[in-house]
This record gives sequence, C-alpha cells and structure tokens, in this order.
Amino acid sequence: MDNPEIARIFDEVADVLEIQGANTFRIRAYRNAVRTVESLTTPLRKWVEENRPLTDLPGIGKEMANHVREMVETGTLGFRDELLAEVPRSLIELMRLPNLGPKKAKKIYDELKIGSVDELEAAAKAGLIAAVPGFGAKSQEKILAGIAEYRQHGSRFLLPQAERAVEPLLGYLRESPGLERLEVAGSYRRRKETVGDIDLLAIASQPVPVMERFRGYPQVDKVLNAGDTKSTVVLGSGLQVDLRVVPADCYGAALVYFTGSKEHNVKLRRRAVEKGLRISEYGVFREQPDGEGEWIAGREEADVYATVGLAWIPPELREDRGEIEAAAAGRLPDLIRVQDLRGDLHMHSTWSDGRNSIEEMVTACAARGYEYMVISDHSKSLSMTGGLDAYRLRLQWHEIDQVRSRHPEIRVLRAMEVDILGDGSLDLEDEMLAGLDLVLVSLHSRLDLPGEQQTARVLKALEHPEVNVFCHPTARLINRRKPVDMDLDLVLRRAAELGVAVELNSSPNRLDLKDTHLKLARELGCKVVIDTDAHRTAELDLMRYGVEQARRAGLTAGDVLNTLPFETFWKAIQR
DNA sequence: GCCGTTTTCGGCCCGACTGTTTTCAGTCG
Repeated sequence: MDNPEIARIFDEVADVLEIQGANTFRIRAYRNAVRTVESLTTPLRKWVEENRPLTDLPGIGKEMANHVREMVETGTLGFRDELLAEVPRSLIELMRLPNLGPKKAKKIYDELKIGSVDELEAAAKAGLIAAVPGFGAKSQEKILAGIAEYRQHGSRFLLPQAERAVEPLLGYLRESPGLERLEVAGSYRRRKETVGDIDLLAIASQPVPVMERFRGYPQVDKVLNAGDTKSTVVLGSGLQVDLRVVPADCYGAALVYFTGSKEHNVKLRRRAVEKGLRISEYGVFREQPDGEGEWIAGREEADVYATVGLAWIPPELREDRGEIEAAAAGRLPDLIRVQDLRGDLHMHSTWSDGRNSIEEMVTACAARGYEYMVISDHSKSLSMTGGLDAYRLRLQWHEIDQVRSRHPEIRVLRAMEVDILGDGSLDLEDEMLAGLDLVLVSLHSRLDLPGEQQTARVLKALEHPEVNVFCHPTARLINRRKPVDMDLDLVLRRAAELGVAVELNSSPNRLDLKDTHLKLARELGCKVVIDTDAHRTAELDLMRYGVEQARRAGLTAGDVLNTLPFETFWKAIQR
C-alpha cells in the first residue's frame, strides 16, 4: 500500500469520526497524520520493512504507527472497515457539498435515509429536506445550489486560470472612489499551484460604494453574499471571489489571517498564547485580568509578526513547514527571484513539437536578458512530437551552429530531451549523446508501471554517464494525471550521488518537482535547475511559476544552478 | 489521538454568519 492510499484512508477515518461526532481533537489527530503522510517522500512500506520508528514522524503516535503497520502488512485497516460498517461511505461525499457539514449530512441520513448526492438532489426537489427538523426552505435551496456548484467545479483552478480572472478585477476595483489599499490574500498570495477561491482584502474610507462596485463588476455571474463590509460573488469563469473591507488599524492582522495557511495561523496563535497574547483578524491583543483584551498591533503584517518575536514571513513559506521556527531563529531564507535566473535550460523548437524556430527562441531568450539557453527537442520515440533521430539531430546541430554565429549576445547550448525507454535505456545512441552539450532525460510513456519497476527504470537511466538533468521527475499533470509510482526519496538520493540535476518544470500544468519534493531534493544535496519547457516564445515567461514554487520550497538563488554565471554553471552541471 | 525538561495529564486557535431558533448549533474561512 503506497503513501497516498494510506493518507486517503486516514482522511476517510477522520471524515467518519466527524460524522459520528467524535472528539474534535481525535479527528484533528487523523487530519494531522494525513498531512504528514502526504508530505513524505519515502514509502511508509520502507519504514516498516526497515523497522524505523514511525513515531519519529510528526503527528504519528503509538496508535497511528499501529495503523500504518497494519495497512502496510495487510493492505487494509480493520478500524476503518468497522467505521464504514456504521456509516456509509457515500455520506462522506455529502459532507463535501458547500454548506453541508458532518452534522447536517448525518441528520439527513438519519431522517431520510439519504446517502448520496443524487438522492439528496431528488429529495430537495421534492421538498423533503425543508421538512427535516433544523432545516427549512432556505437550506433546501442552498443545498440545490451547492450540488450544482459541486458538479460544475469539482477541481481547483490552476494559478494562471485564476490570474486571468483576478487581474482585470483588481484593475476594475482600483478605480473605486475612496479605496486606499487592495490585495489578494489566500492560497493565491501563497502562490499555491491551485486555488479554490479568491480572497480580496481592502481598506476604504467608505466601504459601501466599494462593495457596490464589486458586485456590479460585469463578469459577476451571481452574488452569493451582499454585506456592507463583506461580499461574495461567483464570476462567469466559476471562480468564487470574496471581498472584505477592513479598518486600516487591522489591515495587517486581517492580511495574515486571510493569507493563511490555516496551519501557519494555528501555530502563530499558539505562539501568541504562550506570550499572553491573542491574535485574531482584528489585531493582536494582550490579555487583561478582567478578560478584556488590549489592542497592541495590527496595521501591518510585520507588526503582527513582531509581537510574537518573528520577522515578517514571505507568504509562499506560510505552510507550517518550519518557517516559524526559522523566523524565530533569524534564519529565514533569502528566497530566489525571477531576475536571479541567467538561463533557461529546457525548451523546444519547430524541430520537434515547438511552435517557433531556433532563431526565434534564441532572440526571445536574449530579449529576456539570459546569458545562456538550451535547445532541447524531443527524441525519436516520441513520434507524435516529431522527435529527432540521429540523422535529424545532426542537421539540427548544423542549424544551431549557424544561429550561434548570428547571436554572440547569448550562449546557445545543444541538448535533447531524451526519452527514458520502458527498460530504462535512453532513446539516443551513445555517440550522439556524447556530442550534446547537455543531456536531459524524461518519462513520457509507460507511466503506469508498478512502483518498483518504475524506480528501477529511472535509476538505470540516471546511471548513464551522459545524463545531466532529470526533467519533470514525477510526470504529474495537475488536476489531470497522478504522479508516477516511484520511490522518489531513493531516486533523489541517487541523483545527488551521481551529480544528476533534477528539474523544477515551470509549466503551471506540471510544477514538477513540487514544493515539498524540492525541499527534500535540496536537503539531500541534489542539484536543482528551474526551466520552462517552453514550446513557443511566449512560454519562456512561465519561469515565474517555477520560481514561485521554488520559493514555496524555501530555495535561495544559491540552491539553483541556472542562477550562476555561465562558467561556474558549466562546471557545476558536469557530473 | 498527539504531545511534553516547567507537564505522562490536560491541554489542543479564533470569530462571524446563517438559518433556524426562542437561545444556539453548524458551517466556514
């Protein structure tokens, strides 16, 4: 049983416990275990096999460790099966609907024996829900609206999709009379790879006209909430947007609060409590003997952090992955920025599936101020992309030579994104590999191999002495394709030993390696590069998404090879 | 259910809104 499966089962246990009204802290313990398991890169199976104490993991105590062992050894969890005998699994789906939590889902099930979304919809349409004690006509309507919403937009928005909706809205809102500040908070500000909805925060001398202007935005599809200081709308794109107007005195506190993450905020508050303080979205308060709190800070985010002895923490780090401890110790990393990059190491041209010629890509890279760049078209087995065989690759080298002579302002390296074949061998002859400046390798096929085979396949490819970079290592497509089953921990360790760099692919559909994996790669001493995998000149600008993901991993410019000047880069990328 | 050199027991983050209520539970962020 692999880690995602174990995490899913723990999550399911937490869901059922919630429906049963179990102790909230016990439920939280299971959710914490989910988080720990999800962020692990070593298979728990290995921990069990090697007898490593599972209780070393945060949030894993005696009971959770027993659960993990049972799942690894038997492929199931008896405790979960017992729970599911009492509560049908379909109730969990009901709980996922907006405005329907564990208590109400249970109530509906008890009263009407409804356990699925379809049945719920039928009952609501028949007016049966309004008759259940504790429900009314309004709740019935909301349930129907929630079901429609749920069906239309189950998955989250990719960052660029959200940006396309949010940027014009921000421009529109900035025209509001009396608006003093406006910022996006939430996972969008933390630059998470996907966002569920958008939280906007503003200061305005007169909140009401700002609210009215917001609700009157032409792209608004429907208004869910219309208050004087808070409104919620759904845009035509299906993206839900919240706008809150807060007083200037608590803007910083509100920004911290609504930026999250939840886990970050929880730890921040706990730290405040230890110091006799209380942090809410209204500010930082010192507890008084009479129970009243004295307001002591809240105007700026930095003020809030300062009250608990912390430096301001960049939003990308706010996930409770050690950033609070780092801030307390004065060891926050100086995060990498887009302008630190001196070269793009992965892109395609018309020689395979790119849209632009080599010359156009070179001109575009030079225009972005890069010192060096890498042309890396596909290899022959990826025939749908027009991948190159040895003969065409030589022709391409000839063209690269010609383009080089016309563009002395930038160094053009010849590379190839060579397919890793099913058996771990490479899709190009050794003498051709030797003629390349850099060899990039990727998985594009047989992505469903069982874990051990996939791991062995990748390890074999990395052993090849000509290989320099392992591209989009997990091959995931966000919201569309799961990562391959592979022992990433082992692969990264071996890559570090061999001196093979791992890629952070900046395509917003991939962002592979992702934040937690990158962090691990750095800890294991892996070389890391960030590149775009551009298939047209405009996609060279995707670099910023990669950089944002790297920032979430806590990477500095010093952690990324292609921030180096060419000569040092060239030495560093050799194995 | 987890956690801890101030604790192995008693903690575990905070506030508002909504709809349904005659005083509040449930849900959300």
